[in-house]
Amino acid sequence: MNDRHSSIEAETLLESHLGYWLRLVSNQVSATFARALQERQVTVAEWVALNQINDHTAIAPAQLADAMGMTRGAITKVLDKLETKAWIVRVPSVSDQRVQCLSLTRQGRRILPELAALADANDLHFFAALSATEQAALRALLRKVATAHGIRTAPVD
Amino acid sequence: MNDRHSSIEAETLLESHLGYWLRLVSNQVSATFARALQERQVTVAEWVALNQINDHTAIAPAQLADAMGMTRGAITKVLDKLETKAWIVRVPSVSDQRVQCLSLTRQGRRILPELAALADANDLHFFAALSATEQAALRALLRKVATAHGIRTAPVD
DNA sequence: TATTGTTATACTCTATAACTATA
DNA sequence: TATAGTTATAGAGTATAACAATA
Repeated sequence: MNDRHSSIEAETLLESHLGYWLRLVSNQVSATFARALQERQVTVAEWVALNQINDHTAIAPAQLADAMGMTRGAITKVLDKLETKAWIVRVPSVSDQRVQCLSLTRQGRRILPELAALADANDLHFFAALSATEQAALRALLRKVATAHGIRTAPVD
Repeated sequence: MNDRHSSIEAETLLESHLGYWLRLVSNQVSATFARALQERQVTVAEWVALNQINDHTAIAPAQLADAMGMTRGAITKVLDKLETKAWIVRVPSVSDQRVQCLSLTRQGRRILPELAALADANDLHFFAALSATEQAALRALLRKVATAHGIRTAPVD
């Protein structure tokens, strides 16, 4: 049975697109998380960059830009903010002075789980409406689409 | 079995959040659709507004602003663009001259299905990786989250 | 010359709030 | 006075391209 037209309520042109539902829910979830981060003066871009640096120690800004789907100029500003907060340090590579090795400071490592707790809470809030099985199904479906299209970058918006 | 930790590949802190996967996929799907619209000099906000006006004839800008999760000032600019393209008209309400009744022009009604075709193509491109059953499941899960949280507005980003 | 990262500039989108006109 | 819509202004975030340092 095709869910697309079996509903009793008529579906609008927008609602007929899966991309619409994805954007509708995603934007709400992300916007709420962004507000939670904002209370700590942190942007989503900073949160993602902090994670990438944590996962790939000594990553360079150029690689980070690729990983986040942003330009180098934009990454510079994000790194400036993180450095001002003393959450990261930029150390010139010994093999090539042009390249910087990014790494978390002690403070950066301390703040990461605190911000992760906000992400946990956001997930809990929005997906509590789904059972554990449904959450796993949603995760698997999204992962399948991402894999099929080689989606790896996490554009901030 | 908990999918969250059963994977062989280690999951990063980011990947452990469902919100991350949602944003990852949604941003890619939306960004690709936005580029397709852009080739016709149309923004996502214009596409959504056009649909809302089509679905709710004689809707007023203030209502449209609520429906789209934008301020009235922002809606004015979107309507300016749509009016310049002669896709909509603003007619003062007979009962209250302050209120405007928005409606599509003949050209607006003609362009709508053309833009819908772009949305169809985008959906087809991204969700072809899923079977009809999986697509229906994804739709149902997203709809469930949206309903549980009373998500009705379609913020553009 | 080529590349890394930074900086300068401009652009888009948005919110806030002052403003105009109706009520 | 209050409300609908507009306009003026400012802010955030980004891309582009020129730039300095290093290779």
